[in-house]
Amino acid sequence: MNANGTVSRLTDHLGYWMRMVSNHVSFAFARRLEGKDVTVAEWVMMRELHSAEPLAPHRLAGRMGMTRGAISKLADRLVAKALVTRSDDPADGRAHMLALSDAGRLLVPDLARLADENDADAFGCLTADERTQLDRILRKIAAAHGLKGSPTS
Amino acid sequence: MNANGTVSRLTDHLGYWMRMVSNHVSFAFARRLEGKDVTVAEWVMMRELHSAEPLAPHRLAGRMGMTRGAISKLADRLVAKALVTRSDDPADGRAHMLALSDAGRLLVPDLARLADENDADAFGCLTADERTQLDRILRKIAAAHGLKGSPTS
DNA sequence: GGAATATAGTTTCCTAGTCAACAAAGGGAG
DNA sequence: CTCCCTTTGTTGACTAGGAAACTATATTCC
Repeated sequence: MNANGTVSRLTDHLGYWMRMVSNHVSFAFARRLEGKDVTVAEWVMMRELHSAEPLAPHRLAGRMGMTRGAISKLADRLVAKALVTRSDDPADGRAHMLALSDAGRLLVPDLARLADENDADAFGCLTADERTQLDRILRKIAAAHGLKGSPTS
Repeated sequence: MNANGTVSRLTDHLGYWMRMVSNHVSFAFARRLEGKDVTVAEWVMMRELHSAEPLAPHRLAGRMGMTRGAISKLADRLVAKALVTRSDDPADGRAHMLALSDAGRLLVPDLARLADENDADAFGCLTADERTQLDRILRKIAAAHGLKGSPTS
């Protein structure tokens, strides 16, 4: 209830608009990626590997905000597509190492361009100043809540 | 690739921060709703019914940005919880009418309060001015892309 | 060194969606 | 009226992910 004793409207909440816009952006990006036969989660994993390779699955789980189980299956799919390689960690009998394959490494700049285009398309309606404001505010919220992973959904 | 010929960073994209913050807010709200044995999607359907009752499933599908199949199953769950009623539309042999049950109608203000609290908690780190800015910018993006549904995930 | 504990990855079961096929009912053209 | 196409809701097959149990390996503590 709000101060008037009436139930607050759904659209009164910033969370409502966040979800709507975020969903739109993610969905639009997913559509772009379709042509490359890659999902958003797959892209995020490839992008993480691109910056820090090789990486253990449990580290990816932390960075991507997913469970180890999900990472295991996601890696399965990327290995099946020959975009990622999985090998044993010589230093730890339990651990694996995930890395981009040559094909995967070759694909990353392609996908990064799609990500750039998607961002430009989604936020192109804003002025440069508004984009700066939005960026600052989002980072402030993320910092206030200690967010650090890169969520995929 | 960006102007330097390097692959743009994941965190360069506004979409990245949008997703991270939006996910956090939705997840926090889901946790709050757990105690009431209601999911976010269930809440959104109840909230829609609260403002326009009775409503046909296919209309809810439009408003909530979900398929008719998903609405069908979601309604099943809410009917099973006795929060929503499903009846035949006397004017159209194909159509149904969904409405809140008495228990459902009683629960809405409760859940609305949780939504208010969640929003306050998620965006309380911002100044009043920043909240206004964020609201304005999000609505501008939504308008620019013709978004009107109320996404649930 | 050996036992208890912790960690890494996989697997199974579950949930909540999509998509596509479907049956039932409506509506228009002839 | 009848045929044809559309619309409505449901269902079944499938997907991606979470939770928890499980196996194998490390590590720690005595």
